[in-house]
Amino acid sequence: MGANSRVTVAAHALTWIGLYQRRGHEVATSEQIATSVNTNPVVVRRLLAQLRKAGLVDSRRGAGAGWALSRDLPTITLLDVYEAVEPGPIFALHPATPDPERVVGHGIAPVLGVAYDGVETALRAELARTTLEDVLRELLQQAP
Amino acid sequence: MGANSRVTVAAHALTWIGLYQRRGHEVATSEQIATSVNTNPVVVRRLLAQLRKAGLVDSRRGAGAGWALSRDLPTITLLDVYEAVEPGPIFALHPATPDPERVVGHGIAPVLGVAYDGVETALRAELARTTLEDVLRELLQQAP
DNA sequence: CTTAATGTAACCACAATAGTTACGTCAACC
DNA sequence: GGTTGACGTAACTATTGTGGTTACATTAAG
Repeated sequence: MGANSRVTVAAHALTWIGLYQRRGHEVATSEQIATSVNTNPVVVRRLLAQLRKAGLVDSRRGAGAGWALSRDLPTITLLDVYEAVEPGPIFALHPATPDPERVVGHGIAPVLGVAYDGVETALRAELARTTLEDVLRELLQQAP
Repeated sequence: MGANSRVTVAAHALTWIGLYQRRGHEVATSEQIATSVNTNPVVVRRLLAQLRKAGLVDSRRGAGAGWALSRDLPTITLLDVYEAVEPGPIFALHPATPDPERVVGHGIAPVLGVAYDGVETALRAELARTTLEDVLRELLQQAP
C-alpha cells in the first residue's frame, strides 16, 4: 500500500479520541485507537506524535496514560490534520534540473511552480471547510 | 526521488513539442525532449505513451520518426496532463478496513470520502485554469 | 537494405509507507 | 517504593512507486 492514508488515519484517531472523551473518559490509549483503525498501536503513536507537534493532541505517560485532545473537535479542520501529517507539496518539479540552455528547460519550472501554488491554495481552502466536528456529526447521523 | 514529477515532465515535454513544431519542425524525438528535460529518452517515451492514450500526442515510427501534438497548446490544460498521467486519487482511505463494530470505524470512510471528493474537484478546477499555451507564453516572456 | 527512431521488457537503485518487535522511560497507585 | 501500564523510539522487514538504464525487436522512410 503505497498511498498516503495518513490524513485518513489521523482524522480517524482524532475523531475517535473526541468521541471517547465526550463519553466521559479522560484519555484514549493507542491500543484502543489502533483497534478501531485496524492497525498497529505503534503506527498510531507515530502519527499522534506528529499531531502533538502540531498542538492538536497531548499525551500522558506513566500508569493510566493515553492521549487527549488539545483543541476541541469544532476547531480542528482537515487542513490542520493535513498540515500536521503531510510533509511535502503534491506536485514536484523536475527530478533533475532541466537543460538551462533551452528556452523551455530554463523557464518552465518557475511557471509551473506558480500554477502548483494555486493548486495547493485551492486544496487547502477546501480542506479547511471541513472540521472534525462535521465529520463526527455526519458519521453519527449515518449510523445511529 | 519519490515525488510525482510526472505532471511536470509531461507538461515540459508537451510544451517543448509545441514550441518545436511552431518553429517549423514536424516531429520531435524523445532524445531531444529528454535532453531538455534532463532525463532518459525511455522515461520520456513511457510518459508520452500515456499522453498518447489520452489523445494528446501522436507518434510516428520508422526513420524520421518522432512525436507530434494531437491537439493545439491552447486546448490542452494542466488538468488534461494530470488526468493522463496521474493514476489514483490524492488521499487514500484506510490501508485496512477499520473495525466496523465501532461507530467511528464503521462510518468514517464514507464521510471522509465525500470531503476528499470535494478536494479533488477543487484541485481539478484549479488545474483546468492553466493551458499549455499559458505556460509557453509566460516562459517566453520570462526569458526572451 | 540501411537507418533512425519508436515500443517495451527487464532490471537496478532509492525512497516512502506500513507493519512489527523490542525495549527503555515515565508516572500513577497500591 | 516497587509494580504496572502505557508512551517514546529505534530497528528491522516487506511492499510499492518512481526514475534511470540497458537491451532489443519493430517499424517505415529513403
